[in-house]
Amino acid sequence: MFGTDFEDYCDFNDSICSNDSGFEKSHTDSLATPISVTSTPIKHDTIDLGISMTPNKESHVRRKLFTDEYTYRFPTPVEDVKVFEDFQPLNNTSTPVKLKDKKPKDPNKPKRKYANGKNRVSRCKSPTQILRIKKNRRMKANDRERNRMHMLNEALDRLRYVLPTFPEDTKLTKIETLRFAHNYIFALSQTLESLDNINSGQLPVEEVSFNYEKLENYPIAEKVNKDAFRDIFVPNKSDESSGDGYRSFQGFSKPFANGSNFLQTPEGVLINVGNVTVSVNNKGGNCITSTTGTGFFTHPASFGDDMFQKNCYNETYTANSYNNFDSTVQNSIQSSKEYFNQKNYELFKNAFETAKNRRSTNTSEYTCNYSPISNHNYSYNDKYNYGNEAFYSQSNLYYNDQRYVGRDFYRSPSVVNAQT
DNA sequence: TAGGCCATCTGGTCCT
DNA sequence: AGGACCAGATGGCCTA
Repeated sequence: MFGTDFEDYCDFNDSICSNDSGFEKSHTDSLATPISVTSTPIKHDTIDLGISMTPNKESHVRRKLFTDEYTYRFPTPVEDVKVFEDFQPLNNTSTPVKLKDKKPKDPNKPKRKYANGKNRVSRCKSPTQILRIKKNRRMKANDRERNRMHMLNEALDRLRYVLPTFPEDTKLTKIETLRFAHNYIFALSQTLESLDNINSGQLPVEEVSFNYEKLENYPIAEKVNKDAFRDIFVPNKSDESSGDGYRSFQGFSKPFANGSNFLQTPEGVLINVGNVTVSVNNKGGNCITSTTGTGFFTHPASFGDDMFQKNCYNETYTANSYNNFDSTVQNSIQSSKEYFNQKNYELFKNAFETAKNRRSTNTSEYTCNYSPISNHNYSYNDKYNYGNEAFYSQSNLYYNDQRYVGRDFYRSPSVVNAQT
């Protein structure tokens, strides 16, 4: 089969005949690489031997992260930083694992002596042998490097996994993933901070909204500093509704085909804001799509049967649910024109919490996550008491993770469905 | 077809 | 010596 001698692939004394001789596929696609990611044939000699260490690449459309065939479920919940730190990739690399319980050397054991009086016989190696040794070392190094990059890609997939993107979105590239993650974390933290300012009275809730003109100047794929974010989220009150039910937008940079940044469709409107497209659906759904990801807020009426959840939205939203708010807050909640308010804060927070909790639950729990909404009137003060996921189903805001419909996930955990 | 993205190979460097 | 890490080179795949 090999058409050559065993020694061609085995050093004389060393470990090249060990686990990582190069014949074994060291990286099994065990984690976030459900299908082969290999696009380049491996060059070393295993190809010649008819052995490919890398599976054939299946047709894979880039930027399709959560495709139907992508049914892999991450086995290791990333519950918190500690857990994530504890995560160890499967030991399928070529790197030999050092045993912790190393046998202590017996001091009484005599050292081995060789014929010439030295501790070890130095054997002459022919140029051919040296070549083979070098070749094997190179193969081992390649194998390690491959594994290293695979683990790096797995980490990136884990990162994509917690970012809010739709399955129909194209898969984020590596650099997009990192940039998006940076801004996503920043946005979430700033959202929390803004709400704290609202609660403490430092910031009137009616003055908290997006300044889209400023947002234009800070593309979401780029780094946004804290001051810039505050500019966006805490504008002055000059940005008022146009009176036609839609907020007034100006200064957009990426016009639609009609030359405008504002596009009326039978289902609603689309607005371009720099790298971000905001769609407002007549039925109440709002979708924010950027070049690096999508956040989705939609009305239950806009859901299709394929989401198995129509009948979950049978409770009418009432501002009364926020019975601990003062009238100003309640008014703002009822205002569909408010983009950043208590309710949206809840969306962000619950999306975040849901994502976290999803990761810490097992598969079976994903199959039944559409519990009916109760009439529980929770107070705002309850919002930090999220002890478990069941709490969400008692909220008059309904959150779920569409990725976990059935046995396979379809949606990213931070995609939020909410009554609006 | 050009360009972007990616996986892999490769040699160098640093560290144990 | 060998492993980890890095960056450059290369070639394949995909899309506009």
